[in-house]
Amino acid sequence: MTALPNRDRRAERREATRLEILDAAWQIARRDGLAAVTLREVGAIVGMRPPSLYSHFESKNAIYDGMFAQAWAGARVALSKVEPDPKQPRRSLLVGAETFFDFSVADVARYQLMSQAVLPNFEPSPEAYAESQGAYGRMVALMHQVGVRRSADLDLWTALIAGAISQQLANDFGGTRWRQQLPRLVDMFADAVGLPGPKLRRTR
Amino acid sequence: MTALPNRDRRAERREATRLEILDAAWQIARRDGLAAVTLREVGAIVGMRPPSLYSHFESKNAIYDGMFAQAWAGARVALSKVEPDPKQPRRSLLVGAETFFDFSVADVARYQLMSQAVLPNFEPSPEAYAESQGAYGRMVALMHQVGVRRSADLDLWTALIAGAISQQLANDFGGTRWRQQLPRLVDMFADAVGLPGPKLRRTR
DNA sequence: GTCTATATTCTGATAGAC
DNA sequence: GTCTATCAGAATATAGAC
Repeated sequence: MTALPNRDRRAERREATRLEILDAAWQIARRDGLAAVTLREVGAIVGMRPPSLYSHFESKNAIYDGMFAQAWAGARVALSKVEPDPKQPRRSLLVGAETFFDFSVADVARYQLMSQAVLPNFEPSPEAYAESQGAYGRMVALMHQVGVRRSADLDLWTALIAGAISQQLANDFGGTRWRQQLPRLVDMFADAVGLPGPKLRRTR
Repeated sequence: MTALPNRDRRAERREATRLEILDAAWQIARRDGLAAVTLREVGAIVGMRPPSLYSHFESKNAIYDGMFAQAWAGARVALSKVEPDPKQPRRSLLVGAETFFDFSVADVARYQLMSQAVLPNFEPSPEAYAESQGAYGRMVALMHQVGVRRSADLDLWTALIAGAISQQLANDFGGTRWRQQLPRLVDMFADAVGLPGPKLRRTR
């Protein structure tokens, strides 16, 4: 009787290569934009000829798909680190907002892949889309714990955060002009949905 | 003595061709995305061989530049039609918000060119950038007339509108899920900056 | 101002040897 | 699983005739 090994070294190696390829694609995307990712350059970075990449991804869009899933998985992890305190709903909202804001502006290409349709031919697979839903679910859970439950209120919240991020990236890239408005946005939102607690900032 | 003609028919014809080319580029951008615009296809639409386009635009980016200027000129015109009533500041803000929101979601490609960096190699010329500043100036003038003057308040306002547009395009394309939140956004904003007037919507 | 011809380079993807 | 060879095509841009 031969004991089966409890680790599949071949599968591990394969997965490591997949991650290397995705990492190379991220490098290019961060440097020259999402659309600049080419199999040629990905291959050059990982030390492969372009056709060899097809042993690991069935198409270029499959690479984008893997990146999409990674991006939202990262957002979910970041949001999971936020520990809301129901006794301090406004503080908790601010921490959640800052967490997602900082995660987003840290990598424009990643944010564009996650939330903007900059790649006309790309649509996430069901598996990748599920990752985005997982991250959204984390955010919803966080909001529930501080007392925000109505879906219209959640929509309002996502719009506030998306707007701050969008403006920061478009009109003050690398700065803090909109990031520093987050406490005010949280107060506005908290007042609008009836959350208790002291204001984070003085009124005017 | 020979009277000079008071119309330069040649210049008019030239300008008309320029507009035809830009129009063709818009058609492609709307159908397949901004990055899908190629000289080949633009030429096919206007009935020219690709090299002939260089008689009217010095490069492909010059075409994007013309589109950028047109887009912001259109936004300025749309905003100019808004007539704010200082006695009804909230109503006025709502009309302004709806105007820019509708203009934006009516053409995703146009919005991406105006406000998102989806073309890595494109940067607007000073002339085109001035168009965007003109539209922003119209918005600022509108806000001034209803009593919003602090620059931090203007930043807050642009973030709210950008957020609603961004979410509408990303998560409910073609729908009204975020558009119908505009009255609430206006109330939130008006309360935060101390504008008088009755709420547009009941509180909850 | 438009054309033909061409330069140069790049693209994603497939076939088949090793 | 990686390679070479290749496909089939597209890209922007320039030169020079008409």
